[in-house]
Amino acid sequence: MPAENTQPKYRQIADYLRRGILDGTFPAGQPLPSEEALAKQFGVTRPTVRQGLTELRASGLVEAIMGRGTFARSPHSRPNVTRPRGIRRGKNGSFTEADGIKWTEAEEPIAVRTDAPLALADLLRVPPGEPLYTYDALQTAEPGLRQLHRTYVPFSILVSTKYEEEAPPQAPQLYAALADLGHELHFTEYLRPRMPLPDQAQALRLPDGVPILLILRVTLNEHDKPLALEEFQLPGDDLELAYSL
Amino acid sequence: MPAENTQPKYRQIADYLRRGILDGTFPAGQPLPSEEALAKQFGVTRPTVRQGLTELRASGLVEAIMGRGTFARSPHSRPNVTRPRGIRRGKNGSFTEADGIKWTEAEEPIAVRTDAPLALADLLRVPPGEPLYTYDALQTAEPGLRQLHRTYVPFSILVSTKYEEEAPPQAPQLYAALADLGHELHFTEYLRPRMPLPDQAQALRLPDGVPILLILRVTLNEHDKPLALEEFQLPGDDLELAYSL
DNA sequence: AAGTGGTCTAGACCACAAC
DNA sequence: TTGTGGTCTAGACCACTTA
Repeated sequence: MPAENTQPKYRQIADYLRRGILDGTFPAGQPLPSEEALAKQFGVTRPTVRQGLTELRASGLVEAIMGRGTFARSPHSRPNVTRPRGIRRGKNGSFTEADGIKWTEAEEPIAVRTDAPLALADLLRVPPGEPLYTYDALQTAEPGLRQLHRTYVPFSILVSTKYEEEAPPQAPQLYAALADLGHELHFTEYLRPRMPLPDQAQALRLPDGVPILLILRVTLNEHDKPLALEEFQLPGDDLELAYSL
Repeated sequence: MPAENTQPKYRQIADYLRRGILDGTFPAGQPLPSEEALAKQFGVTRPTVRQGLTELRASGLVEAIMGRGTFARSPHSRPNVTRPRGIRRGKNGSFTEADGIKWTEAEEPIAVRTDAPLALADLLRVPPGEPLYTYDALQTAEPGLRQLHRTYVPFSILVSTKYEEEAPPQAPQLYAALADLGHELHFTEYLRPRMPLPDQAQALRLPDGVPILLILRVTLNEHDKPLALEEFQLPGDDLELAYSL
């Protein structure tokens, strides 16, 4: 007697399509059968088919395009871009990113003063609520790269420096500015994946089912005192990071 | 005249609940109103409410528990565990992970010989199809940590060594074994986020909407020749990685 | 027993894209 | 005009949890 198939119908449909996508029956970029066709093929109604497709969409295996069809994606191949993470110091005291990407601001960045939330206060080793200089940017670069970049500098770091009145520059010039204040810099990055909120998905132009990579970079001086914190939100598709150990 | 609300109803419901979760109206761990209650509140039918909840589940903001309710999650707080990435060399030639975690195998690991797929052949700088010694493990550690760990070593690296007959050990003993063969080791890690496949989600006990962090660690010798490759799949919640630049 | 989420039907009408 | 996916109704019945 064969094992009973207790799987719900929508999951059987999802499994069938997932297998087809992974084994090449439905190649990346090609349309899947229409919802109507699948409903007929499996003897179910369209909402049931759509429930299966919703599952595939949430896992990034499939992208539905209004009026055109549902297309297989290829979230398991190596990405197009590798970004080596690191900071190099030039002879003239300048700092550059190891990946050499030239970013431009997609929109007018927003500079404000915020109060340190708990999670950031922890990393910056300042009391919660401490005022932070905050700089918020949506950056773009060729070919089609995007990232959200937020910079936090505690006012206590800037006090009795020329940046008490004048806004400090954005990284990497920020590093040179901090070095000019007499600090020896080093950096630690904390990272984790996360699903985007709707506004983040929109800003980064992410389809459904694509996670983001959240990076918190802390700039420290020679006494391991945190001087600044940057938050990067990177699209999880089409991109990988490289670190040397 | 107010701007017309063109948002679909299910998205209005999702937005209402998301706002509530992010601003603390629905605290993490607490149940949301039942689907029935939301349907009544918004004047829609249950399938419409469920469509909104499905969206929140896919983004990891909410977890439904059968028979009990739908509960808010807190995917935006700092995780419980920080794993510093790095490899330290002991005086006696041993290697240890910087995070100091002691892993145990949750199931009997599987050792097989596979042919290098394109993506791995690229990183190992061997021809596609080259035979690889492969070791597949599901590892656990206190408190409740889990990771998938796969090790690949090209047979061409092992030829005319004692590991031609005998299986090479798993990392970190693998590194000592490679060092014993006369190599000076260094390491590069490539990483990206991804949504799990169903079997991965099950092995790592991930709820819906939680991405995984995929790490490819390449072990290289002093001539930058790749010797081995490890693939780590880590749960994206409750964990962050730390790298020093 | 009552309340919760899970699955499914059988439609309807709409918005968008391609021909 | 036709075919596609997007939204929504108004139910039904089931499986699971808690009391």
